[in-house]
Amino acid sequence: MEYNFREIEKKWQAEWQRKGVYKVPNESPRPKYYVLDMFPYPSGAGLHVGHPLGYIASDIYARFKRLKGYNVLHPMGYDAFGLPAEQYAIEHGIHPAVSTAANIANFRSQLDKIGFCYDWDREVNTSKPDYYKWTQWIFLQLFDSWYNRRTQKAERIDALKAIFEKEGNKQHPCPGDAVLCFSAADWNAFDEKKRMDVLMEYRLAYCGYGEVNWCEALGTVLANDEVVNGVSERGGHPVVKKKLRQWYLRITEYADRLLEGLEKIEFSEAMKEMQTNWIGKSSGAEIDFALKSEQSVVKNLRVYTTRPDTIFGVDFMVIAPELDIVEPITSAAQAAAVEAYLDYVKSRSERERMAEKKITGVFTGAYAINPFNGREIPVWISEYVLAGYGTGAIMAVPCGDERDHRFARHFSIPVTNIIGSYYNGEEANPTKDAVLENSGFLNGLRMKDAIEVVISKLEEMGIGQRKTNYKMRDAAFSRQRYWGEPFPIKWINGVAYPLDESELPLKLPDVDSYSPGPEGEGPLANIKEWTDRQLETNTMPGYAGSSWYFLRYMDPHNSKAFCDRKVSDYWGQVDLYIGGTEHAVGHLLYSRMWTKVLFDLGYIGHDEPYKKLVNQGMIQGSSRFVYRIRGKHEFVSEGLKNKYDTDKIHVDVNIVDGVELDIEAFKQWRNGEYANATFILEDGKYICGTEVEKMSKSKFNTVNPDMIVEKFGADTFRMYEMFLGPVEMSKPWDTKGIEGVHRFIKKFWRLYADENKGLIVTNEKASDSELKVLHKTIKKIEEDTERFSFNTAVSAFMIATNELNDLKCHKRAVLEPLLILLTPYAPHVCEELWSLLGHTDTILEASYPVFEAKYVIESSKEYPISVNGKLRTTLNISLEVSQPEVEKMVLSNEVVQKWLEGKHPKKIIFVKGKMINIVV
RNA sequence: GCCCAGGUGGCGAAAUUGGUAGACGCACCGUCUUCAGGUGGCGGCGCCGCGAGGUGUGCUGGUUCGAAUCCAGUCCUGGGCACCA
Repeated sequence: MEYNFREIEKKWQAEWQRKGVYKVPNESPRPKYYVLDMFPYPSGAGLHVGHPLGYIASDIYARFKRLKGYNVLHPMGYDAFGLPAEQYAIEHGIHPAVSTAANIANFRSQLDKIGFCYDWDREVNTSKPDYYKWTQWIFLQLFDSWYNRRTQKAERIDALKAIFEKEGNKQHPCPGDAVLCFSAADWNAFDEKKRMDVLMEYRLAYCGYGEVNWCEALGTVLANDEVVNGVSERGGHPVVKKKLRQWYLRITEYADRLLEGLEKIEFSEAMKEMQTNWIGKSSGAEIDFALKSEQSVVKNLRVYTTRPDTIFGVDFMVIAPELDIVEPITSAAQAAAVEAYLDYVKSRSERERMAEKKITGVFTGAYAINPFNGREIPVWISEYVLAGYGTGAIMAVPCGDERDHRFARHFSIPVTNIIGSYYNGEEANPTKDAVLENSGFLNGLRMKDAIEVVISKLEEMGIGQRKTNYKMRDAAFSRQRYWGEPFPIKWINGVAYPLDESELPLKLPDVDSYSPGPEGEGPLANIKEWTDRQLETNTMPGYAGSSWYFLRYMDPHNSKAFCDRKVSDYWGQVDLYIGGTEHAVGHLLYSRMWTKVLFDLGYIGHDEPYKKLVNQGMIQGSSRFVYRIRGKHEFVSEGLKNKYDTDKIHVDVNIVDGVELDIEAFKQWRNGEYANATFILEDGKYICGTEVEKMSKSKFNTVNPDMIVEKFGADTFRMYEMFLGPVEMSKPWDTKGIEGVHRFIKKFWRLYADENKGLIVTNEKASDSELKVLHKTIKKIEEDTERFSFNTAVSAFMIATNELNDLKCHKRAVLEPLLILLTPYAPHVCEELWSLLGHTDTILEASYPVFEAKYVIESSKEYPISVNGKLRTTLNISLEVSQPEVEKMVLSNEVVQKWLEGKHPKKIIFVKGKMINIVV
């Protein structure tokens, strides 16, 4: 009886499906556990061996929890809306729904081969109307809500209207337009349009004009997290700032709660920090400086600072060039210079601005007055001050701020020192510990203490107040694209009205052309029937559907609600979420916000979607290179390449064995492009160069899991991916080492079955040493699985197998529990052996108290004894073993004291049960 | 520049609380089974040394009976943020 993995895996995958063993009920007496993978975007490239890493880890954990008696929700689906499918449609004229469906079918067949325990009845697809109906519905809830800062939660727009009717907006300053202020009488006098415009400034999903990241090549707007180094994350196209009508999510209102929420969820410190930095909370003060300018139209300059304590060290002011007040404050003498500078700023792309941080700027001719000593402070403009943060203006304190210092140096502005010896005249010192000098009423105060003093004084004088700022901006929520959820919004006389719930889903219409519509509008603007209905022509961004999919899995077929409240109360939070770090400031922030809104509105009972997040590392590709002699059709082996002038060419890793090139395969590669190539070998072999890079088709370093599964089986593949190293770590794929894991499974199989004799498991009573192996392994596997140390768990299986092999143990009493233990890791082979052992239920249905086992033996052993770390002698000591590895030595004080000639031991240390050290 | 994580054999790595460093696997070497290849079995395998022995977790110090692990400094690698006042 051989280990025929191909047959076994096919058979059991079919059997599991036939029996529906992965179906999960929404009601159960068992405790619940929710294990979730970040669902994939079904790209045309299919899966490579890097993709399933997290899926395998979550699958092992889900199966493990199931074995331990939990009702485990472990679903999978597709994040199916998105740019690549649309780009493909533009290029090939194929409807995105068609190419997406094909990609999904391909993904599914690849996933199925690996033997995951997903409940496929719960599959979601964000591009299906019965799914995006609810994405649209949630959007309408966002549209119909505002954030009440007093109660710190989202509330209905109707409640806000009622407040306005009674008292205007005094109690609820407008988040969208800080200066908007009206009384009840004003409100009641507003016409319909004005009222709707005002409400728009409060809505959690709102439409407004704003500077957006416009990508010409993609013809759409991108969110901040989709722009990397001034180019688009997808495709690397240039991105410019543009003012456009856009939809936004008012995520900034949730900044504090998103920050506080981090404290009660298990994310890695790195992940929490990324989110914290992205939110970028800082506290300080806004200060109004009186302004002295020729035209004196603008009387005040409001700046934001985190360091009001340095106010006596202000040597100049800087305002962002984009600010409206630049023109009115500019003096006649400086007008030309200012205009030239504004032209220069406009000419610079976002990219250039980021790439070369030149010190530039120009004096406006205006002066601000320091309220405490009446000093006249020159006002400059410079691009290093951002219009979008704070007030777009700063007070510059060169002795305490590095950027201000460089600026002062560059333009020869004299520096006032307010921190004495803390400032060396060479570089700024941002300390808060210095005792202030040259600082009027603050002299002699420590800077950190002065902050409060200044703010109180400013407030008293009515020229400043405490202020908190965030780096995070509201999230751009519209895309000028076709392949996304249409907004359930219609425009009547320039006012956005929500569609009625009964009109959902608003289905995405078919189009003839996927090219953009007029004036930065999406393809939907080209459809007459659509524009006739006055429907919004933008669509939602990729992260809309993924912001709530974890809820839909709970109740995927519900046509009455996005998810029944009873069901979401049962499943609650995702207990374990596995995925990459790349979504740190996108999906993981948006989905947290949506969850909080749904919680505030009473649709769900928890306000954080994920209890614990594990970030799996990336599996990198290990690229192989051949060296072609320039101008010839001849290739030289790696060790000899320096003797020639060569070009380094990527070669398919799949035709290289380790580093040795399969020359015949190479000749046939790429339709025989190199059929006539000649080779300069070393020791009769062609050796390739290697490099670790990102796994990608263009680098020919992708390894297809189908191929690995075909050659070694899914069980080997699963275990090998885990064996590579810790789940969280990035590591290069190396097919070579898989042999070791494959050997292990074959060896494991041979404990149960012999090639000629068939099943060789006996019903004999297990010996002490055999039981010790078993129980040691149970403990180790349980601990390792629980702490996601899957690589050491695999090692523990190998050790157990080797030890049982040495003991020639073929006893059911040992092998049957071991089988259960291995099931999460290698389900197919375990299922087959389980059935060979005569079980009629599947191993997944079996309940087996394997983790409750205990075992006690007693024995005695010779132990080395050392005193103060120095080896002295050996002693025969009796020991007790209860539970594997927990070895208690019986070593009485009298014995030791006698042996130490009456001295009392300070401490007796047992070193891994193998040595005893006595400290005196 | 700032923040975070990490540096252990030829390679992937282990060491859960400070306790025999290198488990487990790959590669390699020897050996047995075999006509042969593959499979499988046995043994070896940090470095220096024939050996006894010495030495060893990026580097320099420190704490400790005892440090890969804790502390200070330093170098390197990976990741994140980057004019956020």
